[in-house]
Amino acid sequence: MPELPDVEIAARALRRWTAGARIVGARCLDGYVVRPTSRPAFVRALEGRRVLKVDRKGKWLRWLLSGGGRLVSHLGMTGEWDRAAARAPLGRFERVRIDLSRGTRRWSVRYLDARRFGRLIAASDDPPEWTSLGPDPLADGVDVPRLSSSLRGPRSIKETLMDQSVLAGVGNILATEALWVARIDPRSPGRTLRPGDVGAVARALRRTIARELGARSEAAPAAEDVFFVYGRAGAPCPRCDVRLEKVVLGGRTTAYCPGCQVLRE
DNA sequence: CGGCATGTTGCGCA
DNA sequence: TTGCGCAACATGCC
Repeated sequence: MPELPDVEIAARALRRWTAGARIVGARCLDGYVVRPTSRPAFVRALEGRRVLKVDRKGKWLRWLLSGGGRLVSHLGMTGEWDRAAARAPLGRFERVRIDLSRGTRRWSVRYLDARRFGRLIAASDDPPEWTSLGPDPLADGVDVPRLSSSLRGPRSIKETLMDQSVLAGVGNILATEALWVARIDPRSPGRTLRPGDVGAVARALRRTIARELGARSEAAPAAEDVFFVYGRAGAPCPRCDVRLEKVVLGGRTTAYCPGCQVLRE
């Protein structure tokens, strides 16, 4: 599920589900996904606090709690938040449950995660996972001069875009799609990009994020139909009909079109 | 059964 | 010392 657009959708839902609420109980069903790993300590850091706001940077979510507390969450590959009735039966893959109240209303918000690559960090300060993130392309925009300075090395443009300290939230799908939109071969070393290329990448990222966000916010979660090239190696390029190829970059499968994505060298 | 998966970290080696 | 590639993490699904 989770790249920037998915996490943005999760943030919007969490805002609705937690606005003005107090955490009246918390339950950790799996110490593996939480920090501190001691379940009682994790629960104690949350209970009794009010949820002041939920924000997002890249693929990370942050609940700001009264008293300076924080719950910082990453969805990994398969994490998700949902809302449930108070005392709902345990969900499949449920790892953490947070019981909320506002006035006489009671309900729960649950963290579910099959694969358990996600993390929930309860802390009194922003953890390094949060502070080390670069700017968020949706919230902060893409700063072309800053991005250019991150592209001075031999590392491929695609690996650079996926570096969370360069741009927070760009994952394998976004990087793959945006480079196709920008007509740039993902293998191109960053330092070979022309001045205009970086601007094209910035615009392509914005368009791709907006497009995926639009596809998800409507109730139809047919997210896969939205991709131009991700997961489509072997199929014809939707722009020029040349057969899409795949290559592994930074350990991740990357689809691209050898016909219309220019390789800079 | 084998292969692949939207993410991150950490280790071994050059 | 730095940087890179790759395995590992744990599980579901096709």
